[in-house]
Amino acid sequence: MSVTDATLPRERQGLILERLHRDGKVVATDLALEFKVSEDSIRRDLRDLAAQGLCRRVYGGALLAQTPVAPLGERHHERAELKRVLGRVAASLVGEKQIIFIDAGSTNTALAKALPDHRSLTVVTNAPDVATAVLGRPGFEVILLGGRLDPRIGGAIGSRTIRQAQDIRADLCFPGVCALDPVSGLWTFDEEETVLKQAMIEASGETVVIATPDKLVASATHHTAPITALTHLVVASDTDASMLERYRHAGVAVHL
Amino acid sequence: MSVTDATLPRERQGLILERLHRDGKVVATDLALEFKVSEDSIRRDLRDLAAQGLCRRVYGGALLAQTPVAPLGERHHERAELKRVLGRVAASLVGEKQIIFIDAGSTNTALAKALPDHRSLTVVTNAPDVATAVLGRPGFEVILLGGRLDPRIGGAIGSRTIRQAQDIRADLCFPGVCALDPVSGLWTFDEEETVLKQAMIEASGETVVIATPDKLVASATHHTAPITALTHLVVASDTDASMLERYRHAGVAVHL
DNA sequence: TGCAATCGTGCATAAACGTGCAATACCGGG
DNA sequence: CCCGGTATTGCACGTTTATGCACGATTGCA
Repeated sequence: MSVTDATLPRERQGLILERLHRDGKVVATDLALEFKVSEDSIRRDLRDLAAQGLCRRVYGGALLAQTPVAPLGERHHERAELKRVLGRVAASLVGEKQIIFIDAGSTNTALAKALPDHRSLTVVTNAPDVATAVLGRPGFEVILLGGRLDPRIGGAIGSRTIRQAQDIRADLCFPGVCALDPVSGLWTFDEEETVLKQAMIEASGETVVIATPDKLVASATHHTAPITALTHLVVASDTDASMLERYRHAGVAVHL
Repeated sequence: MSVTDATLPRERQGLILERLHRDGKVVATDLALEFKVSEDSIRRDLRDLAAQGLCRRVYGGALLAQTPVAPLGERHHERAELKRVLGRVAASLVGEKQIIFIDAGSTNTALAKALPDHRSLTVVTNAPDVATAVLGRPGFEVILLGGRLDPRIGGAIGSRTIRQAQDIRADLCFPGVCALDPVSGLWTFDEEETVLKQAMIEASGETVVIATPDKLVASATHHTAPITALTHLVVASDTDASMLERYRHAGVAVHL
């Protein structure tokens, strides 16, 4: 489109600050590569920013001027940490320029946060939290599925949502799931929710389920999809080996 | 097609502003090429716009006037505090069992947080942030408008969103606004955004605009609604009295 | 200590900038 | 119709800013 997609000097400094606040640190070499300028220019940028008190200059790059994040609560931290790890593993299954369905749920929100930038991904979701997690980050296009929001699941459900979902064709989908079984497949608690997940799965090439340990032993009321619909499963590394073998035997790629 | 497709100077400045709000930056060289004028003229335009506080002049072009990150806690906090107060005032205009449209925007997010519980309100919004602010609280039903999310606005826009909005009839609507004028009414920067706000206003009985001080002196490119469409205006208490009188004269109820 | 990466400084070059000036177009009054 | 004022524009000039490279000093790590 534009003749020059060159980055303005001051704009670059702003982007550096943005990266700094997101990652907590920046590396001079990486920045030089990313913005396609010499390391000297980056050094000058960092020096200016440090002079304004906006960052702390260190050998090799810069750090946040303030302490990045206070340590979170301990108990809640552990479950969140697990979801974060599972999310990161699941995120690695996503390729460049793919269209991905992300269902509502705290685990899927963690996945959304873990998705890499600059991959030209299109994220389709019925959950405001997921949308917020990726909105505004570079290389993301976000499509929101509307409808009535169910406070229990934190996402839109209902016929209107399903109709919108049917307009989409995706490469990958990440349905939230209430229970999982190596023989019968995916189970959910709610009728409307079930139909939406089914539409989601049908519209996608591959299906990935991220299962926290509790999902592997739970049971639910509505059958959502057979185990054959599942292509990838992401679970904690301390999961029972025989259980995993049963999933592999059903043709599911298991990731730890 | 007129024979002269020459762009008027002031018109050009408006178009530059539009591009600026669309892309977050403008490059002087590109603009000169696009409008077929010398870079000197572009520089003069940018200088004028910057003098009006509508953009931030930088070497090579211009950036959005908005502060990229909070330079100091005080200023940003003060603005947040102001929005919180304005939000609370606006929230008092909402009655029991009403259906209300809430547009995207940080001020409207503050409004959503300030809405009272247990009032059987139905909130219709195109913004994930607004949805999250009220989701799960007692006495709220939330309807999400889907569509492609615009990262600059923080909400869904486009024809799909508009179609969903047209299915709704609301008591009250809170359109976000880029600029406000006691004679001409509401102004916005983006075409698609304009159409959505128009649909929103038409579908609602009353229209409330929450205007932070900067909106009252700013100017924008797209006319969104006449002043007669406005029923309530919420502004800071230190706003110029003669300005408020002009709004009251136009039949707008002003709240401080 | 030795080595490689990183840093700061000085310098040359190119791009962008501001200013002054002249040319042109538009507008209202005589 | 003419004429002076104003606004806008492009050009020339000297100035400022940003950049990359070269060189030597410094830092971190083994």
